[in-house]
Amino acid sequence: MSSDPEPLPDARTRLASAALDAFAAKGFHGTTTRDIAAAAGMSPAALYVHHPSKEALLHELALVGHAQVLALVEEAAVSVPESDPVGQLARVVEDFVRHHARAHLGARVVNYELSALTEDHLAEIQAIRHGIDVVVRGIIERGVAAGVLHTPDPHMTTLAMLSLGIDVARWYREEGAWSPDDVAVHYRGLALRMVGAA
Amino acid sequence: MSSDPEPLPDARTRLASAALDAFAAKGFHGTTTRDIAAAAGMSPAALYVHHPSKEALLHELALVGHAQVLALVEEAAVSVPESDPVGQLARVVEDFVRHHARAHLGARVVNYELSALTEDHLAEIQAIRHGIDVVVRGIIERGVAAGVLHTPDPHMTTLAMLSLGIDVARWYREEGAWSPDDVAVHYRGLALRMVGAA
DNA sequence: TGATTGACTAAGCGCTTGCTTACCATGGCT
DNA sequence: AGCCATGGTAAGCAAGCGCTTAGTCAATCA
Repeated sequence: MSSDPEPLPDARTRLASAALDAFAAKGFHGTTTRDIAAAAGMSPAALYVHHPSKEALLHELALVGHAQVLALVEEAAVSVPESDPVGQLARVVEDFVRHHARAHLGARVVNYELSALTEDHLAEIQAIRHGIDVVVRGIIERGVAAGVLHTPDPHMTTLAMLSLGIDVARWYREEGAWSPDDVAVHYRGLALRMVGAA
Repeated sequence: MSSDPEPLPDARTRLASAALDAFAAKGFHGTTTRDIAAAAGMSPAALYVHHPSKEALLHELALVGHAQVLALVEEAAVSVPESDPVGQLARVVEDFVRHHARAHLGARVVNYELSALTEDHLAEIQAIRHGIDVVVRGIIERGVAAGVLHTPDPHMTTLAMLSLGIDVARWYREEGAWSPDDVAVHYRGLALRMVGAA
């Protein structure tokens, strides 16, 4: 008897990461259960020992991925005092962008395959996305109120800032010249200038 | 006998726009030839009278869509004198963003379904994308040389600027509070501040 | 007028899909 | 020893896939 209430055996993880790679490369509908099973070194039927359906696998990936990003954003925000919105924003953007470069395959699935989810599962994910938006918008709005950030529309600027980070997952390549840190640092500068805080 | 060397009958256009809507909503692999034909009001076989394959349909949409964007960017660039890189950049970003909001369904297909193309067709599209990048990077590099734009890495900044516009196609909704013009104008401001030109 | 052409459809072919069934091997518990 | 839970497989089912075939029909042309 393990102390883990929900044991995550190796095969389950292997299936999930095989699915992540395949979904990122060919999309949810372009990936077959046979692709996933083969990449995890199992027969197609083994997938159903661990996950009830292909969609459930996507849902789990999306849920974990979004939860990670929300946690990352919240941690970045509280790691800098609330009295320093510029510092908070710098930290959030840097960490957000670094994550989307470093984990670009996962981030791709998480951001571009949502339309394959069931209505219920999609709604669950949207709620987490809203949470991320709230944290970032809060920082920007407090910065504007304090006179250290400047934008005519904090709502749209928040969207643009997150958008900039998310899209890194689309274009980032490991073989390229830039490390995740390179991109994160550069984007932090862009973001700060966008709100007149550089 | 028409003067048109290649007559584009109505049905062909209807199929293309039905495909565009379907690909944008459910992705290339999530869309069936029966979906497309039904939306165009025809039998599945009629699709093959006008297009040799489902992939060829995607290729045509991608080609036309990319050509439009390249033309739009080039026209925006030459509509402002070369001696004014700030004005050129403002105009390019504004037009680029407006297009990605206004034609967000088409832009979605054009940017997010490329992996479903054959190798040859993809290479053709990448060449056009490179052309777009060259125009925008040229403006930024000349602006930096002239001392009116500022960025430590014109290459990455160009990428970020295009990325910002492209991602509009992912999140833009007609039902939202913002018109394509609203987004275009706001993003123009963000872009100029990103390169210290506001 | 009769032949030809071009757009279209009903039917369906061969294959692949997501998922299920029936079964098997192993290892820990009583 | 006997049992059964766990995690796996081989085989295959029903449905759906991209695409083809064979043929219809209206407009065009010699």
